Amino acid sequence: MACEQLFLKELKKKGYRFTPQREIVLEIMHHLDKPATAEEIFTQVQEITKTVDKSTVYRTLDLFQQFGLVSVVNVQGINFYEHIGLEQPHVHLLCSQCGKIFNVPLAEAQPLMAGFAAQYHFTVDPTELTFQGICETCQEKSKTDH
Amino acid sequence: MACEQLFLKELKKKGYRFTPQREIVLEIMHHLDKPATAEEIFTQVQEITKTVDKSTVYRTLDLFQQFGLVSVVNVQGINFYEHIGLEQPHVHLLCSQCGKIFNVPLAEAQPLMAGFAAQYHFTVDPTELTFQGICETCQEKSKTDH
DNA sequence: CTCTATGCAAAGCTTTTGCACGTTA
DNA sequence: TAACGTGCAAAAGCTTTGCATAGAG
Repeated sequence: MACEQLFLKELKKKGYRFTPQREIVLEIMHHLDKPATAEEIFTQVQEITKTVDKSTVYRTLDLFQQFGLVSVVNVQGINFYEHIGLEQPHVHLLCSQCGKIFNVPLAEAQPLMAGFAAQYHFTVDPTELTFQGICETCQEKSKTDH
Repeated sequence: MACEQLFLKELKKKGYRFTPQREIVLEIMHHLDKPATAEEIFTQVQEITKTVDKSTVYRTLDLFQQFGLVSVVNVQGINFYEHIGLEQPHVHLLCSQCGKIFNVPLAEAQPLMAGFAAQYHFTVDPTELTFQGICETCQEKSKTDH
Protein backbone atom coordinates (compact mmCIF):
# COMPACT_ATOMS: atom_id res chain seq x y z
CA MET A 1 0.00 0.00 0.00
CA ALA A 2 1.61 3.11 -1.27
CA CYS A 3 0.07 5.49 1.22
CA GLU A 4 1.21 3.35 4.10
CA GLN A 5 4.77 3.22 2.82
CA LEU A 6 4.71 6.96 2.47
CA PHE A 7 3.38 7.35 5.97
CA LEU A 8 6.06 5.01 7.26
CA LYS A 9 8.77 7.11 5.68
CA GLU A 10 7.32 10.31 7.07
CA LEU A 11 7.19 8.70 10.50
CA LYS A 12 10.83 7.74 10.45
CA LYS A 13 11.90 11.04 8.98
CA LYS A 14 10.52 12.69 12.08
CA GLY A 15 12.09 10.22 14.47
CA TYR A 16 8.93 8.30 15.23
CA ARG A 17 8.82 4.52 15.25
CA PHE A 18 6.63 2.03 13.51
CA THR A 19 5.46 -0.29 16.23
CA PRO A 20 3.16 -3.32 16.03
CA GLN A 21 0.53 -1.31 17.92
CA ARG A 22 0.60 1.44 15.34
CA GLU A 23 0.45 -1.09 12.57
CA ILE A 24 -2.65 -2.70 14.03
CA VAL A 25 -4.48 0.58 14.50
CA LEU A 26 -3.50 1.72 11.02
CA GLU A 27 -4.79 -1.52 9.57
CA ILE A 28 -8.09 -1.14 11.38
CA MET A 29 -8.51 2.48 10.38
CA HIS A 30 -7.85 1.41 6.85
CA HIS A 31 -10.75 -0.98 6.81
CA LEU A 32 -13.33 1.12 8.58
CA ASP A 33 -16.42 1.58 6.48
CA LYS A 34 -17.57 4.51 8.56
CA PRO A 35 -16.20 6.86 11.22
CA ALA A 36 -15.75 5.02 14.52
CA THR A 37 -15.31 6.02 18.14
CA ALA A 38 -12.09 5.38 20.02
CA GLU A 39 -13.97 2.74 21.95
CA GLU A 40 -15.02 0.94 18.79
CA ILE A 41 -11.51 1.07 17.42
CA PHE A 42 -10.14 -0.20 20.71
CA THR A 43 -12.60 -3.09 20.60
CA GLN A 44 -11.45 -4.01 17.12
CA VAL A 45 -7.85 -3.85 18.26
CA GLN A 46 -8.66 -6.23 21.07
CA GLU A 47 -10.08 -8.75 18.64
CA ILE A 48 -6.58 -8.95 17.20
CA THR A 49 -4.56 -8.75 20.39
CA LYS A 50 -5.26 -8.03 24.02
CA THR A 51 -1.88 -6.49 24.57
CA VAL A 52 -2.72 -3.00 23.33
CA ASP A 53 -3.82 -0.47 25.87
CA LYS A 54 -6.61 2.01 25.29
CA SER A 55 -4.29 4.90 25.99
CA THR A 56 -2.07 3.68 23.19
CA VAL A 57 -5.04 3.75 20.87
CA TYR A 58 -5.71 7.35 21.81
CA ARG A 59 -2.07 8.30 21.41
CA THR A 60 -1.91 6.52 18.08
CA LEU A 61 -5.03 8.22 16.79
CA ASP A 62 -3.54 11.56 17.81
CA LEU A 63 -0.37 10.72 15.93
CA PHE A 64 -2.27 9.68 12.82
CA GLN A 65 -4.14 12.92 12.97
CA GLN A 66 -0.91 14.87 12.98
CA PHE A 67 0.05 13.07 9.81
CA GLY A 68 -3.28 13.76 8.19
CA LEU A 69 -4.05 10.07 8.00
CA VAL A 70 -7.04 10.30 10.25
CA SER A 71 -9.62 12.98 10.87
CA VAL A 72 -11.91 13.50 13.82
CA VAL A 73 -15.55 14.43 13.71
CA ASN A 74 -17.18 15.47 16.92
CA VAL A 75 -20.88 14.91 17.20
CA GLN A 76 -22.86 15.56 20.32
CA GLY A 77 -19.80 15.22 22.43
CA ILE A 78 -18.56 12.02 20.87
CA ASN A 79 -15.42 11.83 18.77
CA PHE A 80 -15.51 9.76 15.60
CA TYR A 81 -12.29 8.90 13.83
CA GLU A 82 -11.96 8.03 10.19
CA HIS A 83 -9.23 7.21 7.76
CA ILE A 84 -8.77 9.87 5.11
CA GLY A 85 -5.73 8.49 3.30
CA LEU A 86 -6.57 8.49 -0.38
CA GLU A 87 -10.22 9.20 -0.13
CA GLN A 88 -11.71 12.09 -1.97
CA PRO A 89 -12.60 15.12 0.13
CA HIS A 90 -16.06 14.74 1.57
CA VAL A 91 -18.52 16.00 4.13
CA HIS A 92 -20.57 13.96 6.57
CA LEU A 93 -24.25 13.34 6.86
CA LEU A 94 -24.98 12.05 10.35
CA CYS A 95 -28.33 10.48 11.08
CA SER A 96 -29.26 11.59 14.56
CA GLN A 97 -31.64 8.67 14.86
CA CYS A 98 -29.61 5.61 13.90
CA GLY A 99 -26.18 7.23 14.26
CA LYS A 100 -24.97 6.20 10.83
CA ILE A 101 -22.60 8.54 9.09
CA PHE A 102 -22.65 8.92 5.32
CA ASN A 103 -19.97 10.56 3.26
CA VAL A 104 -20.88 12.75 0.33
CA PRO A 105 -18.51 14.53 -2.03
CA LEU A 106 -17.27 17.87 -0.85
CA ALA A 107 -18.21 19.35 -4.20
CA GLU A 108 -21.82 19.43 -3.12
CA ALA A 109 -21.06 21.95 -0.43
CA GLN A 110 -18.72 24.03 -2.50
CA PRO A 111 -21.29 26.60 -3.65
CA LEU A 112 -22.33 27.28 -0.07
CA MET A 113 -18.73 27.59 1.06
CA ALA A 114 -18.06 29.98 -1.79
CA GLY A 115 -21.05 31.99 -0.67
CA PHE A 116 -19.74 32.27 2.88
CA ALA A 117 -16.37 33.33 1.54
CA ALA A 118 -17.89 35.99 -0.66
CA GLN A 119 -20.39 37.38 1.81
CA TYR A 120 -18.68 37.03 5.15
CA HIS A 121 -15.07 36.45 4.18
CA PHE A 122 -15.30 33.28 6.20
CA THR A 123 -13.26 30.35 4.94
CA VAL A 124 -14.90 27.05 5.82
CA ASP A 125 -12.68 24.13 6.74
CA PRO A 126 -14.31 21.28 4.85
CA THR A 127 -12.67 18.53 6.87
CA GLU A 128 -14.88 19.36 9.82
CA LEU A 129 -18.15 19.58 7.97
CA THR A 130 -20.99 17.50 9.34
CA PHE A 131 -24.68 17.80 8.70
CA GLN A 132 -26.99 16.27 11.21
CA GLY A 133 -30.40 15.06 10.24
CA ILE A 134 -32.48 12.00 9.46
CA CYS A 135 -31.48 9.46 6.85
CA GLU A 136 -33.77 7.88 4.31
CA THR A 137 -34.14 4.61 6.19
CA CYS A 138 -35.12 6.28 9.43
CA GLN A 139 -37.59 8.49 7.62
CA GLU A 140 -39.22 5.43 6.09
CA LYS A 141 -39.26 3.76 9.46
CA SER A 142 -41.04 6.64 11.18
CA LYS A 143 -43.62 6.63 8.38
CA THR A 144 -44.46 2.97 8.84
CA ASP A 145 -44.40 3.27 12.60
CA HIS A 146 -47.47 5.49 12.41
CA MET B 1 -41.15 39.95 27.30
CA ALA B 2 -43.74 38.05 25.43
CA CYS B 3 -41.65 34.98 24.77
CA GLU B 4 -40.82 34.61 28.42
CA GLN B 5 -44.48 34.85 29.42
CA LEU B 6 -45.27 32.23 26.85
CA PHE B 7 -42.51 30.02 28.13
CA LEU B 8 -43.74 30.49 31.66
CA LYS B 9 -47.21 29.40 30.69
CA GLU B 10 -45.91 26.38 28.86
CA LEU B 11 -43.85 25.46 31.89
CA LYS B 12 -46.80 25.55 34.20
CA LYS B 13 -49.03 23.78 31.75
CA LYS B 14 -46.69 20.83 31.97
CA GLY B 15 -46.45 20.94 35.72
CA TYR B 16 -43.00 22.50 35.89
CA ARG B 17 -42.23 25.38 38.21
CA PHE B 18 -40.71 28.75 37.65
CA THR B 19 -37.94 29.03 40.22
CA PRO B 20 -35.51 31.86 40.87
CA GLN B 21 -32.71 29.68 39.53
CA ARG B 22 -34.51 29.16 36.26
CA GLU B 23 -35.26 32.85 36.07
CA ILE B 24 -31.59 33.74 36.47
CA VAL B 25 -30.41 31.29 33.84
CA LEU B 26 -33.14 32.43 31.48
CA GLU B 27 -32.13 36.03 31.95
CA ILE B 28 -28.50 35.23 31.25
CA MET B 29 -29.29 33.18 28.17
CA HIS B 30 -31.37 36.07 26.98
CA HIS B 31 -28.46 38.44 27.04
CA LEU B 32 -25.79 36.21 25.57
CA ASP B 33 -24.27 37.75 22.50
CA LYS B 34 -22.85 34.43 21.41
CA PRO B 35 -23.17 30.74 22.24
CA ALA B 36 -21.60 29.99 25.61
CA THR B 37 -20.42 26.90 27.45
CA ALA B 38 -22.13 25.59 30.56
CA GLU B 39 -19.10 26.75 32.50
CA GLU B 40 -19.39 30.30 31.16
CA ILE B 41 -23.07 30.39 31.92
CA PHE B 42 -22.43 29.06 35.39
CA THR B 43 -19.82 31.78 35.96
CA GLN B 44 -22.30 34.42 34.94
CA VAL B 45 -24.87 32.93 37.27
CA GLN B 46 -22.38 33.12 40.10
CA GLU B 47 -21.87 36.83 39.49
CA ILE B 48 -25.50 37.23 40.42
CA THR B 49 -25.74 34.72 43.22
CA LYS B 50 -23.52 32.02 44.67
CA THR B 51 -26.45 29.88 45.68
CA VAL B 52 -26.99 28.17 42.35
CA ASP B 53 -25.29 24.87 41.82
CA LYS B 54 -23.65 23.87 38.57
CA SER B 55 -25.84 20.80 38.31
CA THR B 56 -28.85 23.07 38.43
CA VAL B 57 -27.44 25.02 35.52
CA TYR B 58 -27.09 21.82 33.52
CA ARG B 59 -30.58 20.70 34.45
CA THR B 60 -31.99 24.08 33.58
CA LEU B 61 -30.27 24.18 30.22
CA ASP B 62 -31.67 20.74 29.50
CA LEU B 63 -35.13 21.95 30.38
CA PHE B 64 -34.81 25.03 28.20
CA GLN B 65 -33.74 22.82 25.37
CA GLN B 66 -36.88 20.74 25.73
CA PHE B 67 -38.89 23.91 25.35
CA GLY B 68 -36.95 25.02 22.34
CA LEU B 69 -35.70 28.09 24.16
CA VAL B 70 -32.10 27.04 23.96
CA SER B 71 -30.11 25.08 21.43
CA VAL B 72 -26.83 23.28 21.82
CA VAL B 73 -23.96 23.28 19.39
CA ASN B 74 -21.19 20.80 19.95
CA VAL B 75 -17.82 21.75 18.64
CA GLN B 76 -14.70 19.71 19.21
CA GLY B 77 -16.19 18.11 22.25
CA ILE B 78 -17.42 21.31 23.82
CA ASN B 79 -21.11 22.15 24.18
CA PHE B 80 -22.17 25.70 23.46
CA TYR B 81 -25.62 26.84 24.48
CA GLU B 82 -27.50 29.72 22.95
CA HIS B 83 -30.87 31.36 23.28
CA ILE B 84 -33.07 30.91 20.24
CA GLY B 85 -36.28 32.47 21.49
CA LEU B 86 -37.43 34.82 18.79
CA GLU B 87 -34.38 34.76 16.66
CA GLN B 88 -34.62 33.82 13.05
CA PRO B 89 -33.38 30.37 12.13
CA HIS B 90 -29.67 30.46 11.51
CA VAL B 91 -26.55 28.41 11.12
CA HIS B 92 -23.20 28.90 12.82
CA LEU B 93 -19.86 29.91 11.50
CA LEU B 94 -17.24 28.97 14.07
CA CYS B 95 -13.77 30.40 13.79
CA SER B 96 -11.41 27.65 14.82
CA GLN B 97 -8.71 30.20 15.51
CA CYS B 98 -10.36 32.78 17.79
CA GLY B 99 -13.33 30.65 18.78
CA LYS B 100 -15.92 33.26 17.88
CA ILE B 101 -19.22 32.01 16.59
CA PHE B 102 -21.15 33.98 13.99
CA ASN B 103 -24.76 33.43 13.08
CA VAL B 104 -25.89 33.63 9.49
CA PRO B 105 -29.41 33.20 8.15
CA LEU B 106 -30.47 29.64 7.55
CA ALA B 107 -31.67 30.64 4.10
CA GLU B 108 -28.09 30.61 2.88
CA ALA B 109 -27.82 26.89 3.47
CA GLN B 110 -31.25 26.05 2.14
CA PRO B 111 -30.13 25.17 -1.39
CA LEU B 112 -27.57 22.73 -0.07
CA MET B 113 -30.08 21.16 2.27
CA ALA B 114 -32.53 20.85 -0.58
CA GLY B 115 -29.81 19.14 -2.59
CA PHE B 116 -29.17 16.58 0.14
CA ALA B 117 -32.88 15.92 0.39
CA ALA B 118 -33.21 15.42 -3.34
CA GLN B 119 -30.10 13.32 -3.90
CA TYR B 120 -29.78 11.30 -0.71
CA HIS B 121 -33.22 11.66 0.84
CA PHE B 122 -31.42 12.99 3.86
CA THR B 123 -33.22 15.67 5.85
CA VAL B 124 -30.77 18.02 7.50
CA ASP B 125 -31.64 19.38 10.92
CA PRO B 126 -30.69 23.04 10.60
CA THR B 127 -30.52 23.70 14.32
CA GLU B 128 -27.33 21.69 14.52
CA LEU B 129 -25.58 23.23 11.58
CA THR B 130 -22.11 24.57 12.23
CA PHE B 131 -19.38 25.40 9.79
CA GLN B 132 -15.86 25.54 11.08
CA GLY B 133 -13.27 27.71 9.47
CA ILE B 134 -11.38 30.96 9.74
CA CYS B 135 -13.08 34.30 10.13
CA GLU B 136 -12.18 37.48 8.32
CA THR B 137 -10.31 39.00 11.26
CA CYS B 138 -8.13 35.96 11.79
CA GLN B 139 -7.38 35.76 8.09
CA GLU B 140 -6.22 39.37 8.11
CA LYS B 141 -4.18 38.68 11.19
CA SER B 142 -2.34 35.75 9.64
CA LYS B 143 -1.60 37.87 6.58
CA THR B 144 0.03 40.64 8.58
CA ASP B 145 1.85 38.17 10.77
CA HIS B 146 3.91 37.11 7.78
C1' DC C 1 22.75 1.43 23.43
C1' DT C 2 19.74 5.33 23.15
C1' DC C 3 15.60 7.26 23.10
C1' DT C 4 10.81 6.53 21.77
C1' DA C 5 6.52 4.06 22.76
C1' DT C 6 3.89 1.26 25.75
C1' DG C 7 1.11 -0.53 29.64
C1' DC C 8 -0.69 0.44 33.79
C1' DA C 9 -2.83 3.23 37.01
C1' DA C 10 -4.28 7.44 38.35
C1' DA C 11 -5.90 11.93 37.47
C1' DG C 12 -8.72 15.43 34.81
C1' DC C 13 -12.84 17.37 32.87
C1' DT C 14 -17.33 17.82 31.70
C1' DT C 15 -21.75 16.12 32.61
C1' DT C 16 -25.10 13.16 35.12
C1' DT C 17 -27.29 11.09 39.09
C1' DG C 18 -28.99 9.83 43.95
C1' DC C 19 -30.83 11.60 47.84
C1' DA C 20 -32.52 14.36 51.64
C1' DC C 21 -34.17 18.86 52.12
C1' DG C 22 -36.44 23.29 50.41
C1' DT C 23 -39.93 25.51 47.80
C1' DT C 24 -43.53 26.27 44.58
C1' DA C 25 -48.28 26.28 43.42
C1' DT D 1 -49.21 19.81 51.67
C1' DA D 2 -47.99 17.23 47.71
C1' DA D 3 -44.90 17.25 44.03
C1' DC D 4 -41.24 19.23 41.93
C1' DG D 5 -36.62 21.44 42.15
C1' DT D 6 -32.27 22.21 44.42
C1' DG D 7 -27.74 21.69 46.58
C1' DC D 8 -24.41 18.67 47.72
C1' DA D 9 -21.54 14.95 46.91
C1' DA D 10 -20.48 11.23 44.45
C1' DA D 11 -20.35 8.73 40.16
C1' DA D 12 -19.84 8.20 35.33
C1' DG D 13 -17.79 8.76 30.83
C1' DC D 14 -14.26 9.87 27.90
C1' DT D 15 -9.61 11.35 27.45
C1' DT D 16 -5.05 12.58 29.13
C1' DT D 17 -0.88 12.07 31.84
C1' DG D 18 3.12 10.31 34.88
C1' DC D 19 6.17 6.88 35.30
C1' DA D 20 8.88 2.69 35.05
C1' DT D 21 9.81 -0.58 31.57
C1' DA D 22 9.86 -2.73 27.03
C1' DG D 23 11.37 -2.39 22.49
C1' DA D 24 12.58 -0.10 17.81
C1' DG D 25 16.38 1.68 15.25
